[in-house]
This record gives sequence, C-alpha cells and structure tokens, in this order.
Amino acid sequence: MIVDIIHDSSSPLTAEDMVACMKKKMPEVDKSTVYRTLDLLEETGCVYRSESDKGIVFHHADEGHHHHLVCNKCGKTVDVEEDLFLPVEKLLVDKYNFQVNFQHMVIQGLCKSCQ
Amino acid sequence: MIVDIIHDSSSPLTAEDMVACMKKKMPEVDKSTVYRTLDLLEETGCVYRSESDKGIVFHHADEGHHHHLVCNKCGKTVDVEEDLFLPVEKLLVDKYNFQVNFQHMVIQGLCKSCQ
DNA sequence: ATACGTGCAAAACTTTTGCATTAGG
DNA sequence: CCTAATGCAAAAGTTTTGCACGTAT
Repeated sequence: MIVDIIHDSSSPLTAEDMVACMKKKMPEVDKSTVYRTLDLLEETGCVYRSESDKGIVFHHADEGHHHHLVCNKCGKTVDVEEDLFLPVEKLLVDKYNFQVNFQHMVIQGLCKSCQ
Repeated sequence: MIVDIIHDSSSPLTAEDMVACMKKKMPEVDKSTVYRTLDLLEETGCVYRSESDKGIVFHHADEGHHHHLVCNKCGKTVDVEEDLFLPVEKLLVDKYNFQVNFQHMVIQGLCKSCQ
C-alpha cells in the first residue's frame, strides 16, 4: 500500500506525508509501522530515499527512470534517464579526480506550464 | 564566529555540528542562538543552506565557488565552478521544457586519494 | 527608556525504540 | 507453538518559541 501511495503521488513524498496518506486510507495504521515499512522497502530496493527541498523523500524504484524533475509550483514530476549527469561525472573525474555517482536525484525547478 | 567555523571546516556542517563546535569554543553559547544566527546569516546571504547525505548543511557564500565536492571517506571538500551543471540545465530545458537552477550543490563522492 | 541579542526552559516536530499483543505458518 | 508484524507509548533527536534579563544606544 505504501508502494501504491508512492506510485499514485504526483510528487515525491516525505515520511510524514506517507503517514498522513496512510491515516486517510487506513486510520488504524501507526506511524511506526510506516517508518518501519519504508526502511524495509528501501533495504529490499523497492523504493529510494533521497534529499530534496522538502527534506528526505521517497520514490518508487522503477527501472530506467532514475532521476526526478519536480515542479516547484504545481508539484508535477517527470522521470529522467539515468545518464543525465554522465557528462558532469566525467568532468569531475577528469578535472578534479573526484569520483561521483549521481543517483535518484530530485531536481527542483519549473515545468513548462508553470514558467 | 559561526562564519569562521564554516570557513575553517574542511566539510559542510549541519546545524548540530555548529552547535557542537560552538560549545567547544564558547561553552556558554546556547543552541538557540546558533540556530537564530544561522537563519540570520542565511537571510543576509552570508551562508547557504543545502541538502546533503548528512541532512541540511551550511556553506560560506564566497564568490566564484558555488558547488562543493565532499569526499565520503576523508571529508575533504573542493569548491567547484558554478557553471558545472550548465549542460545539464540546457538539456533539461531543451528536452523536457523544465527550468532548473542548480545552486550550491553538495556533491558526495570519493576524492583521488580515497578511491 | 528602548530596542535588541542572549540564555534558559519548554514546546513542537520528526523519527526511533521497547514492549505486549496478535495473526499466520 | 513460534515467528514476525503491529499498535501503542515513551524516548530520542532536532529545531523553534516564549520569556526574562542585561547591554548598548
């Protein structure tokens, strides 16, 4: 059900958001269960945790879509191909000898209709 | 003095880190003062707040250095030119009609000697 | 006198943990 | 039975707020 919530949401949700969603759908579910389930889902690779303006947010772990554009106005999200940052990663290695892996980035910005 | 701490630190610090540093240098300073000062410094543009693995961290706002590479092993940081993400920003506009501004990114990775 | 910055304490908010209960194998 | 998941309550950790006091203008 948590996975459903993540899938249904148009934007990445924080743990607190999840708890609130859960309360609506199943009032008897406790927040500790939500937190524990999120940990579990993350361990098993079903969801990803990453940082955004809202704090720590969770995403589904569908194949082939590994970054998320989030519109700061309407909240709409778009999935983006994983290799978006490859050029940047290469530059950082070449110029700074610095090894980076951009994964599941939450990228805040403005979508076409909100600009 | 908070600005000094930020400058002196080899890696971005969380608010709690600051409080701890402060306690060492001036034990009588209260955490609320640290939090309030950080808010103030951010409003006046002296420091920046951004997200990293550690949570919310603060940086100095020197001109010309706008992203930070942080080594996950040794904690060393390197400042990176602001336009690092320009190609990515352009791609996101062209391909997704999505307007993004990467600012003061904290980029986690491994430095040369820790790889 | 007044306005401001501070320390202190308490509150608020988020996340984690311990424990007793329950449901399923 | 026995294991594992749950609800509940309390604890822990982080950040914010109210208030009274002192200092400098």
